[in-house]
Amino acid sequence: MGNGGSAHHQNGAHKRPRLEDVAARVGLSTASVSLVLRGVPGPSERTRQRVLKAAADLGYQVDRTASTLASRRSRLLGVMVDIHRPFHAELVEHLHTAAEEVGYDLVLSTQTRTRDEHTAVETLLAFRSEALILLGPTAPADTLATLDNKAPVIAVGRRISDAALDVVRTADDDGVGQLVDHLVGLGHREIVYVDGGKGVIATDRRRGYRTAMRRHGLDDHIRILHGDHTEAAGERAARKLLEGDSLPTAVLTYNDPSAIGVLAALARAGVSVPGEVSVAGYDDDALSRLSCFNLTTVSQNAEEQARHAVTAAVERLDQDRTEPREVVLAPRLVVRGTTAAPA
Amino acid sequence: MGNGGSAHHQNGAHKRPRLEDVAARVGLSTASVSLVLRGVPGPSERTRQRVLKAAADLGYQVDRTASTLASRRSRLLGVMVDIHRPFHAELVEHLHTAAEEVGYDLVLSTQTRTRDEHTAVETLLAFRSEALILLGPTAPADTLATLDNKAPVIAVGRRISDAALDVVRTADDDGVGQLVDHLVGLGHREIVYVDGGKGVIATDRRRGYRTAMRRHGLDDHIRILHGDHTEAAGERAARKLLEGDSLPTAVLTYNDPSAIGVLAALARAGVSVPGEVSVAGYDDDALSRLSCFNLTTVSQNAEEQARHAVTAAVERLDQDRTEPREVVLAPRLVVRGTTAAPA
DNA sequence: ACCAGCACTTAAAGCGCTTTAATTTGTCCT
DNA sequence: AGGACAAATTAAAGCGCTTTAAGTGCTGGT
Repeated sequence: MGNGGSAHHQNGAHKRPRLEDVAARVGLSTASVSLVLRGVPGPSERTRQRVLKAAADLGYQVDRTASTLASRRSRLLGVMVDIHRPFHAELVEHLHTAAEEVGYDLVLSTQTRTRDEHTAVETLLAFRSEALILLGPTAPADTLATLDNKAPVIAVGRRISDAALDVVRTADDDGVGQLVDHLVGLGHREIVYVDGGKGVIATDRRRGYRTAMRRHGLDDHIRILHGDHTEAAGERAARKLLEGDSLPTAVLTYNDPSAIGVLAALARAGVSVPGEVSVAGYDDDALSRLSCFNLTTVSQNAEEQARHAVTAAVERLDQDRTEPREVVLAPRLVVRGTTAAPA
Repeated sequence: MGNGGSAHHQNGAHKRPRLEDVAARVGLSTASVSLVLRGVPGPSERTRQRVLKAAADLGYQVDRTASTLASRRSRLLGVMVDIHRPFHAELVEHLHTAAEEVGYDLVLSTQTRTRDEHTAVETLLAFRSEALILLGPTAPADTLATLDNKAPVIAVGRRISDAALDVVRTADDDGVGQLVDHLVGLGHREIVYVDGGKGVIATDRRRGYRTAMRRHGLDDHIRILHGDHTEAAGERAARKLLEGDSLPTAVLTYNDPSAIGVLAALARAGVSVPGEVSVAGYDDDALSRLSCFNLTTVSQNAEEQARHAVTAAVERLDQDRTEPREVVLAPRLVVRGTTAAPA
């Protein structure tokens, strides 16, 4: 009971100023003030100045909810991220700048261990996002396709079999291929690959390894060890190699953590890297840059992916594009200290 | 020119259904439908069922912008994060669950290298956040105090000198103290500290080191090396130690990356850890858990901090609390493999 | 029969803004 | 002075929802 509202601002704080307050202050209509504040041509220079001043004086800030409702446009791109993944952080950073350049804002929603993709996306829609940029979605293609009916979906970082969606990703097979080329160029022939399990991405990378090995006529040296996306998997794989009678001259892994597991196991066994064995990962995690690892790896080029994602969204929203587009970028080899010519 | 709007949904997609569409479908007013959908008591059970079914059939989803406007309540907590910091990721995860329990939603806004705190906070306010939960804010106390006039501010993870704000943080001095106690308990006396530079947090940790050393009567062994928050700083500090005539038996650092720098430098010099020297970090980063480091460190207890932050916000918003409150939690020692009794 | 009282339901007034059509003001020409 | 035309301004109608006061039917008591 008691009084009506229960939301109180505090200290001497007043209600937030509205357009009407600004208008009253300069003796104009809310329409004019709205025009000025949005930079729409029309109002005279004098009016413009006075309105801007009044708005600043009052600390006026537009209420997004109201303008969204009135204009039927939120100019909002909904971004689903997994906040635990460092690479997503980088993408978000670039998405922000790319979106700003084209006059859109971002609203972020994260999936976590206790909050699934579905919930995250619902939140984005509740905010009236005009398009959905999904970073590393794991939902099946048809679920994504259904979503696309509510708002254009741009899937980033993952291949989507045959749904009519926009996709922005890097060529994972090519990335592993570049690593193989790099190693072969250094003189390696016995190059093993530690797998990443069963996922679209893992499949592509594995294929990239196979293809590249064949291209170099190293069919007989193709050797794939079981693994997944963890450091532990790398360690297991390395132990298996150490048990064998002879070590390969190079080890490629599905991702950086796995490579670090390999590195750790080799170090414990007293095997020098890159002296005796070269090692490379994938993703260019912050991890791989640590000087104690200094891992050769492949970078996914966050900035370019972010730009393409935003462009795709804008084309859908403002340029009537309706046919889905897939943008496949070339990853970039990052040579650091864990690869060298074989002994 | 052309047709009016430029925002097009695609495929066979229709306009998103409104409350009115649901109402029409069951032959009721929008008022009743709104009541049912919000779980307000009143509507009959029969009505309830029919409305729920109709809403589900149409795929109706409430439009937050409209309900916020109409109800004058967004039930939104604005969270400013630095998306690059893994610890923030953990906090966000727990903030989500804590907020959900009390019927609030979260809107995230990140600061990045190219997007400052101010921008991030403006975004949160534009969404009409009712309270602002700022993770690791760096703005000066009076800036935060001003902000607090617009919406209650809860600063997380940082001590704020004497502004009238809510603060939730862990006792950094106590954390380092726990590490010193742990080491002294193992028999160490020569414990050096690698500093974190000039920041509120670094100051607290340094003080914690000094105080704890004195408490153990080790005033003469207090030794603080210059450093910052990076791995490189740890390496530099360790090299300095290696140049001296005798190594200390233990090294404490401002944070985990710095500790990893120390570890790397010691490893290169052939010094065994924890055999010859014990090392410990601070923050319990994902890094420190990697088996190749297995670093003893201090955990900040993300879950508890998140809960307190949400509670503080709710007290301000729904329970008329106006006096600021500071919640200081005890950090938790995490003993792993880099500390042991001295040789 | 009549009305009190209850359980439901709804009409209507906004929320703070945008947008369109209409109005006012100002300028320049004849 | 009068009118045509452009420039500047604004009235008013929503956007999709919530909320309050006002209904509408019932039931049952008398």
